[in-house]
Amino acid sequence: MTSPTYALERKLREEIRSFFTQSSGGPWSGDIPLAPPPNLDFGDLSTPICLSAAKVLRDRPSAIAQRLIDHLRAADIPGVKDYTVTGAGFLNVIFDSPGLAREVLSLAAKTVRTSGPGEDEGFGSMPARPDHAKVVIEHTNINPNKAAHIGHLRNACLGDVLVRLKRRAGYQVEVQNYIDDTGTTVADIVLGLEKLGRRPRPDELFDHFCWDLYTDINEEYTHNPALKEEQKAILKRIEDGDPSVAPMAKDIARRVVKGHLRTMWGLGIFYDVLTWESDIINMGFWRHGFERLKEGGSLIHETEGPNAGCWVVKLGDLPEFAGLENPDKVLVRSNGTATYVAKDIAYQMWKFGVLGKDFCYTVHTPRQPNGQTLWTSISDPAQGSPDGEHPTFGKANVVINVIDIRQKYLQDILRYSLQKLGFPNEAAHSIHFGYEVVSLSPDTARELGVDVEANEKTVYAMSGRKGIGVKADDLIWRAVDKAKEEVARRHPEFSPTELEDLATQIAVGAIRYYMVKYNINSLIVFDFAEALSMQGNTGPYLQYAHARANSILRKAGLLDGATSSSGPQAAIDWEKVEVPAYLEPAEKALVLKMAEFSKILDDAAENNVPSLFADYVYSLASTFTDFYEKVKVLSAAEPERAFRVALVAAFAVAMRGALAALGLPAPAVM
RNA sequence: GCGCCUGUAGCUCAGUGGAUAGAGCAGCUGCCUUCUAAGCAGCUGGCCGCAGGUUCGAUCCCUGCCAGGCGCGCCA
Repeated sequence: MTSPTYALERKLREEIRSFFTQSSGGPWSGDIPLAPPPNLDFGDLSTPICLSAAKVLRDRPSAIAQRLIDHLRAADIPGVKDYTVTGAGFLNVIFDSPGLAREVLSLAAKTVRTSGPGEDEGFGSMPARPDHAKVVIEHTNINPNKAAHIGHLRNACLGDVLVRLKRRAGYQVEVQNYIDDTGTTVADIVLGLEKLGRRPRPDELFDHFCWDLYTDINEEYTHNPALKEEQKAILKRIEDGDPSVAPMAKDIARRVVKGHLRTMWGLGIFYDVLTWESDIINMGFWRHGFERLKEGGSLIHETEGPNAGCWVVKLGDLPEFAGLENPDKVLVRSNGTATYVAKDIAYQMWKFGVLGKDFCYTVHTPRQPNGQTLWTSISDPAQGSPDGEHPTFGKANVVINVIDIRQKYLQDILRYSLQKLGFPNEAAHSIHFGYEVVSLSPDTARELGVDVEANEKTVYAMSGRKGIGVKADDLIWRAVDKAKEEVARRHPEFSPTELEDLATQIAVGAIRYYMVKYNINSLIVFDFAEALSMQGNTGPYLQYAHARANSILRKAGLLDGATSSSGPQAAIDWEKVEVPAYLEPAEKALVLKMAEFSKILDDAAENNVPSLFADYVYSLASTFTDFYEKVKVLSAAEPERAFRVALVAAFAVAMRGALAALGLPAPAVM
């Protein structure tokens, strides 16, 4: 990892630990907290370690701190200029800012020299991991019976940022999008088409058409209970492959998924493979898994009690399940059919490559907008890719399932069942990335026709059946419209194409950032005004900082075209830039902030915390904005001017990487 | 009933066993002949849900309580 401040902190901790080991006459364990002091006059980094050590060493904290300083000075840590003691005995570290500036510039140079993540170490791109660890990330997973809504958007945006972070952290990542095309959801649409005789308007998107149809047929169920019986009959006919409905159901699912892909591609979200529930069934994944699990001996065939005749996994001895009335989970019903969780276990085994069975595959989309091929599972080998060749899917070291928090219980059952049934390693590497759902604010609910005045709730749950929800496309369209107004005001000279293009980039930035900036434990109470905001802590603010930096570079003659942001920084001779002995506070702050880049990225990637990185990028942008306000670049005298131009260029490089890691477009002009 | 999550400024959210609890929005005051005002500066605004405990020190850790959300099928 290439974070100058991280390297410095590590060395500092090492030396502090060795000091206390010597002083206390024994190994010194325990964390050494390091954080910026409340007042930057004290120093750049501070630790209260001498306060907590006072009791053990039986000495005053300030006296300990003085001796610690002597030790640290002798160690001569690169990047450190000096130390101070303040307050009750806080030890503060003063950085060698010019030295760190030098390192930040050379990081920028490395970033510019390499073309992408995983090749060399620059801002936020680490070399491929030596163990070649493969991470499978499953996200999006929208039922193929209606258009994507803002809840799916949170899932896809979070999943996609995880993908980007993991890739930058050096992992090999495979993105899977699981599609549940079986069950009642698609049957509802078939029934809706047959019973309600509805057809899409010529200009209507098919997935949007299904959104309304799904609502309407669910409304019909409440008036006409007999229809529920017909739903079951349709489902049976689909499952039996009845030629009068089965192909139609398949076609519906295919067309709706096409709609979902259209929406996600527009946001810069791409996949490696689509996996279909129907293929899992057709390929006999569960039958296969069943045989493997029976070998383990922990799958029990009950002969008496409430679960008589079922195959169950017993989870009662695990603390997580201790309080349940019945901690035994049925995997095979007494009638011989597999439960949903059973299929899920088999599917998870496939992801790890321990099922002993694979799908057949064919190309779904030769070139997604990012140029990558999208594959899809199929169950008929005859329809596979002509040469039979396809990439290796699954066989992961780590599996991350991006699924909302309501599924926590089921994901726990999945993981612990794997553990119990003979796959403890796979269980340990199964991660449920569970995030809170998206609900609606009263204002937004009212706009969607909910009778808000009838009650006083502050949060309104979405409901696909009732048609209460915000379609992802509707949000995107509104964001683009709003961005267009603003762009048109600022750039009346733009052609319609340029206008559309820039507004779309800004809209995507606003929506994606809105979806990932929150901690995953917090419910997003969706509000149009907030989601469409482009001021303050928003995506466009981040993009704007980048655009302003590019503007300076353009005027410094380092950018060719008006909107290009590619390759110009190569013109800077990074290594030869003269770094002043004294840095302005705003310059120093920017240097320190950039120096942390890889440390935060690594932390966010390893611990799966997108919001941590989003937060950092916001602070990176606002630190630059502060620099922009306080320090003149182009009108500065040499050699300061050259240094500042280089610093701005380094920021532009870092910010482009940061935006890319979040999946936000990085326009050079706004 | 049991379990999980959440309670921080009017609103939406950061935050950490340590020094004066931070942003954004909203409100009020200013700043565009000066590298893009999608910006910046300032003001107003906090029993960090409540009560105990641990600690030299608690918004943070522990216990209890209150409030809200979610989950607990031989459904998917």
